[in-house]
Amino acid sequence: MGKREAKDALFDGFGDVAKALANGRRTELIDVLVQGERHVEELAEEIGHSVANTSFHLRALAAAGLVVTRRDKNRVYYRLASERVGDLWTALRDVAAAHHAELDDLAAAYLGKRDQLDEVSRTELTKRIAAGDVIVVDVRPAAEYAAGHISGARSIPGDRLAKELRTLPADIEIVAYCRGPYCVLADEAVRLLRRRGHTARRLADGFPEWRHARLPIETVLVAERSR
Amino acid sequence: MGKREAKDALFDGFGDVAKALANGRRTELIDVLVQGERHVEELAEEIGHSVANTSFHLRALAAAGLVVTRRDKNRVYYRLASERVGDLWTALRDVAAAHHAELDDLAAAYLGKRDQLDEVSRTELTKRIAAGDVIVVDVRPAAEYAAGHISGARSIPGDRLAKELRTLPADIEIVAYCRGPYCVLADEAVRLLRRRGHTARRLADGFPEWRHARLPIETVLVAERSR
DNA sequence: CGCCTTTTCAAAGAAGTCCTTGAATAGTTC
DNA sequence: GAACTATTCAAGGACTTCTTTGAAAAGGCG
Repeated sequence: MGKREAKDALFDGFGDVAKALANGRRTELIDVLVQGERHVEELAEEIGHSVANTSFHLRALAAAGLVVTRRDKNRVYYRLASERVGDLWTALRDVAAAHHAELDDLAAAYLGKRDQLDEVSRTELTKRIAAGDVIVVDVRPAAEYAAGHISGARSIPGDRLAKELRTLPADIEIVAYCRGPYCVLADEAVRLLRRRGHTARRLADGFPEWRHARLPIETVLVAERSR
Repeated sequence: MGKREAKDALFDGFGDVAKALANGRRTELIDVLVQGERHVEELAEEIGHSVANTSFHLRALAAAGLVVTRRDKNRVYYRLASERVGDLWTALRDVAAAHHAELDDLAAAYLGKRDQLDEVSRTELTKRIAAGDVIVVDVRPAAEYAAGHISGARSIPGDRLAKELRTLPADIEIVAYCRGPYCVLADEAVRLLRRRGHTARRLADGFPEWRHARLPIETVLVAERSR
């Protein structure tokens, strides 16, 4: 093989990995998998497509080395191949957001209008937690909270928030967080809390970014999960 | 627009940015542009394709917001839209290398066999520079050296190395570096230096990684360049 | 074993990508 | 303005991608 052919093949290889991310359904899948492993049917539900098509896209991601599988009974669980894949996803998302103003409009259409003032940065939240004058609420599904969450956060999945509202004190600010900057759960929680008279804001991004910044996290004990 | 449509459109947008990188010729272009801006004809030469096809790929990168242009006389210069794009490229390259063993074989076919022992890490080089027992040689073209290089490095473009060999002391180790881990220039320089009796190794990656790590760099004065 | 659930595969049509060729455009220089 | 240079555009044909549909495979459970 000549040098030119070898170089072309090498860079084609890099291109093939990008090709795995070059589809909206596959970026949605990666965005879900950053939160932890899922089986095919759950993922199909998340992206709103058939199981067959979801499996097709997952095979493409696996062929590119971005995800790996684990079988448990007759379910197949997919997860990211490594933390690096999450970093790649973050880099892609940030470049897209930085250079495409129109994505902000799409995000607004999906997430609803989001006031900059409603957001708390990671650094601000770190200080507020240290000062102890804030309640941090994780509004993701319980399984994601169990797999890892911000230290000291309380788990109240979005669909249970209305019921558990009265267990939250009215005189302390509440900060809600979820899967990341393009996740609606925290926005919905903040809107509900405000309607009920609470002071509430959302964390600007989500748990994966918090973990990536090496800020304090906790995991629910494995012993508790496997029971 | 419904929520599902808006979410799909948003993630399609992320996918479109990945699509811009989903081609071997375009990844080669990005890899060159990380070193600094180039005009179309130079880029066509680098990737070994026609000017028309190179222009076609550059338009695709520009449409995705990854590169921007500048006109000077009747040349059009392309450069990365921001440093973030370089980070995205690095993340993609690293994920591909981490999860695809066969890329190592392709890299070996392109670069020639590279012994792990021949490489110096950034941290090791930093120490050796501080100790002053090493000569650092930048073997990239002069224009790239001028645009930015490792502090204290000497510029000897690959094609001039043979001539300038005798100006290098024989009793001090030489560390050569170039564009990055997938660049042949430093490998070729090390092989030549060793054949002539020098002790020589290459920096494991290249200048962009050094800069990204915020290690000391220098630029040739603008006044000198514009003369 | 037979039947169930879950996942993967295969075929097919519509749509999109890549490279080549040749022409059009934009800007410079004389 | 004419001649020139550098870049972009348009049309084409070979090839690949995406989704749907229906069937096949792999493993668990009564």
